[in-house]
Amino acid sequence: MTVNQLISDQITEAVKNLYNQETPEAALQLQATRKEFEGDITAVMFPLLKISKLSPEKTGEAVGAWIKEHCPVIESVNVVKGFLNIKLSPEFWLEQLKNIAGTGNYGILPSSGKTVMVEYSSPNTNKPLHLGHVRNNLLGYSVAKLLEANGHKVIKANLVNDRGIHICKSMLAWQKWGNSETPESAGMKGDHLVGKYYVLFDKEYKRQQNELKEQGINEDDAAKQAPIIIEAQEMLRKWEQDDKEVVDLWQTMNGWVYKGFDETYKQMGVSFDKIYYESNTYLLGKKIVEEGLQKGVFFKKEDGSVWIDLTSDGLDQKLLLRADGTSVYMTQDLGTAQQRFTEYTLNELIYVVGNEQDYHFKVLKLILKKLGYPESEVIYHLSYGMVELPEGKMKSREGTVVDADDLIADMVSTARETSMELGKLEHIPLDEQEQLFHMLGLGALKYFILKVDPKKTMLFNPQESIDFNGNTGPFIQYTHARIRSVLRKAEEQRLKAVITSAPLNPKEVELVKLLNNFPAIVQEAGIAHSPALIANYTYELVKEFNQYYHDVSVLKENDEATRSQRLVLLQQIAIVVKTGMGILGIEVP
RNA sequence: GCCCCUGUAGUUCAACGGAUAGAACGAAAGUUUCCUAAACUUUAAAUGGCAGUUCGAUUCUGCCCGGGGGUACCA
Repeated sequence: MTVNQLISDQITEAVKNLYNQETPEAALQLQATRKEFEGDITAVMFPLLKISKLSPEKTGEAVGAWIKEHCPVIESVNVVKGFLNIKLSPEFWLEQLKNIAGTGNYGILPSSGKTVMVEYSSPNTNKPLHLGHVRNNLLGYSVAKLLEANGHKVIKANLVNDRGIHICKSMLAWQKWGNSETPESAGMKGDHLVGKYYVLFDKEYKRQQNELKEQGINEDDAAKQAPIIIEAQEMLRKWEQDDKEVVDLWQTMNGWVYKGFDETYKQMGVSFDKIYYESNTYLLGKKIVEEGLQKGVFFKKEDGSVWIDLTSDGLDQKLLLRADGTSVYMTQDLGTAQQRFTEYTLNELIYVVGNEQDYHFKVLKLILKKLGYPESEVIYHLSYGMVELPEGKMKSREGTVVDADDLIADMVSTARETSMELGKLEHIPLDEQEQLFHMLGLGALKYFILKVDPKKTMLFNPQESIDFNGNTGPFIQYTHARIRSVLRKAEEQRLKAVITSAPLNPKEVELVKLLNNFPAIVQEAGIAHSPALIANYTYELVKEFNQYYHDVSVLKENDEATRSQRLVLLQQIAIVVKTGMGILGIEVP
């Protein structure tokens, strides 16, 4: 039984006996007692006033006295204004620690029997990944881990955007100016090479548009008439007609990009269970459009384009099929959603996609609902905010994009420099050192991004992200390493780690409270889809540990009962920190 | 224009409608009992504005101001 349940039951009983009434669930408001007051858990009395018909203080005193008398583990109670502070006995907390230590996989919730798909990453194959993708990937992977910790079966999916006009742009540029360059011959990662040609295309496209504008053609027409864009569109048509030459080139260049992406994913430590390619799925939605037309949910305009009118739902009209019969983004998403519902029985389908697409997902869900798919209910758009830089927004045109590979390399080399300066690694072999720098650099990056509430726009300051002090990944990694080091020494000295009946001091009670609360945090974070809760909890635990460890002895503690009990506490802290960081996708040393 | 998100110390982030709004970085002052001082202690410093609901509002509602995003044949 959790602490909250225990106290809730006690208060319900007290109200029943004192006032002969049932307590509504909403009236049971419990919170951790603030540090400046005496107690472990606090019940808010205001909601009970209607039942007690007494002042907040009197109610608190009456309820407090009753539960104190009837519940042996309650050591003391006190009332401050409308707050009933309850202190549980050290023996109770010792019992909790015993339970925690006796639970294998502490913090991992039992199987829920639910299956959840998390779609994330979903890159375009025409340029390398950048900082925005990094937030997406880290968030998606971490949410998947979080849901696994909640006992769900998770399918991590990636829908690769491997077709369309943007792909043809880099292909065309490579044909024109590539001179048969390959990643090997250029000594470049494949995604970077393809990205280079995408930029070259864009340059030439702009030049041609300007030329046309100088001839007095207006902007819109110039964008449509530039010869190079017409050529690219021609290439897309050939691709759709399965033209061998175009398809071969497409396969070759996409192959380069995939290889590059795989490397970046590996560096980031993210992975997928299922990869969908848009080239296989882009036609799927058309049947749904037919179906919608027959049901009268959609309508066709004179030019042949298909629409849905959502004005009665407070939204606009939305295009579903172009006049020339080709599909748009929404068409494909309808198709892939339906395909997934057929393939799997999903309790939840989570799309990790930026908040600039909030409207798109609102519409997607609504359309599926109007078409009569009950599965529309399981769609959840995990919308995250943009990542901004100190100098403002990232703009590819202005060259202010932070490349994912460069960023990772920078983080690792900063970890290397910082560690070298501290000079404590002489005894470690070089390859292990490199592994450690990678772990620390990535830890800093992941923690920096994941500790922020996903829905908020965040500022990424490269300087600050590689800070290894304070509320950062390396600080937590470091603390974990210190705990492990103590435990290792204890083992060398053959010190026992067992629960004894030695009394817990107040700091130890604080730590046990935090440990005790961990499963509830995992559950709450799972419901909110927010790794940030785990990050902040883990930091709090580590900070509390540091304060504790500064004041007490463990290895040098003479009393054997106290010492072996403290070692158990340390073991459990290490386990929870490791589990918490694991949910964030961060390794610990 | 319309729709959505957002506004908290100098800065980056916290706070189920709950008590005196927490941390970290930066600034100022200090600390070697075991562990890797990448630590610990102390000080100064904040809810954009005006109303409303409430016993109680950073949190909910309305308006204003500021920031970001979307807005019908891009994905």
